Amino acid sequence: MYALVDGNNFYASCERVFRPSLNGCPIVVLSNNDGCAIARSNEAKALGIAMGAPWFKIKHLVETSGLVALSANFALYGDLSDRMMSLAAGLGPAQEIYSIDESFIDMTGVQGDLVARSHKVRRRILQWVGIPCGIGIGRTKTLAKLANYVAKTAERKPGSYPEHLAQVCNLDALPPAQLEAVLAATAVGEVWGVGRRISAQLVEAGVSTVLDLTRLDAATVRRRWSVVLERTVRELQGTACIDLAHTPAAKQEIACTRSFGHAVTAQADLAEAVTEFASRAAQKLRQQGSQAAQVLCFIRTSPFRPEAQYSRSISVPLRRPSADTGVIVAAALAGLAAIYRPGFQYAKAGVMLLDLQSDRVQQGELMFEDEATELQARSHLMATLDELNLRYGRGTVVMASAGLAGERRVWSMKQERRTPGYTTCWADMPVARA
DNA sequence: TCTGGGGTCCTAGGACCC
DNA sequence: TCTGGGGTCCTAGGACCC
Repeated sequence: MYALVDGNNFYASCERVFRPSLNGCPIVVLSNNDGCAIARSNEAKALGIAMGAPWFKIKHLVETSGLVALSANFALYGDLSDRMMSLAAGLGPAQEIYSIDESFIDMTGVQGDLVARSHKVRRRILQWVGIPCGIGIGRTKTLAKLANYVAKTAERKPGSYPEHLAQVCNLDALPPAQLEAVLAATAVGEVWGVGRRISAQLVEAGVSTVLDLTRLDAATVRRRWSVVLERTVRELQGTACIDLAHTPAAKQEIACTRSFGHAVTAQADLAEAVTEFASRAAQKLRQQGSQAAQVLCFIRTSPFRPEAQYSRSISVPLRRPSADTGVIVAAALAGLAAIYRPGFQYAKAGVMLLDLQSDRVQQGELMFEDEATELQARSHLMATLDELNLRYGRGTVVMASAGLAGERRVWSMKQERRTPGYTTCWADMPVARA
């Protein structure tokens, strides 16, 4: 038995924790560069704001409907997420943190009333962290996801599902007739693993509800669609095909990419951005104990703009797998020099690290002694770099090609509505007054 | 003026091997 | 009339997730 605990409208709820005056207000949280809406409170959803709606298209709602828009504050969300996760873990013996706002809990062997236990944990998260969440329970991860959807929807849209399924829903505890009614009332596109494309194909084939999908023959689904969808169908039928991931797997690729606050044309400015992205990526790489054998660098103009378009990427193989910021930045800059063309309005760039492997595995090679010594020294240098940036804050020690701190960089991100780092920055600590 | 960032898995097809 | 059989590795592209 699995439970899925999922924070409601997570980013929007995080913003409300320290600004209770936002309760009841329509809120959206904006992506980097204040580009588009990536989280919406229920009130904002009710205004008809779609996920991913461009900010300039919904801006007018500030005047007409009291919409509040905030720049994404990922330091805050990450910290509140950690707190929520540690409480959610109390539901059962094992937890998989699936995303910033969701975790699966293995409830195998948990005695007693699972629904009552879930309500208790839910109340605790609400009281101790301030985040409302929904909890879904089912025999497989896909069913737990579905139950979670029912729990949230029953709360948000009264009348959509039986009232007692709001907030916490255990599909496994429903009498067969009630379960069928719930499955029949849910669109097939709400199933975990069924996206827009497959959903359209299923509806076309007359499979429009979750009940219809559950009743399909798994082998037929495999033949007509894919092994991926077959797994989904089997999971809906109660056969677990997707295990709980007990330990987070090391990433196979690490990326750092950003859209710019303003269009960039000069190679020097792109080089600053690419240096920063490569440095961040290298740091993430060291954090998970990996080395990269290839560095990919890309630049592109904005597909939304009418000007001439240009988009290119290049993959630069490294002499030997490395996690050295200097080596990775140099490769990324060499890549940039190879693909850069003047005369374009660049909107985005990025660095990806590929062919990752553990840093504890070293390919043996013949090497001069001073070269080996140098590699050793560089590795210590990287450890020191990470330590300094951890202790004194990100960006304390950087590669010089990233540009000088304090100078306004033309490419830096736009974040005009950012809330304080209430729980992650001493200077931003909230003050309570009597 | 203005449209995010970071991932995973699966399949098909080509190149190549014996 | 009519060109084997069996396999691996790599890449691009599609689909999905939050």
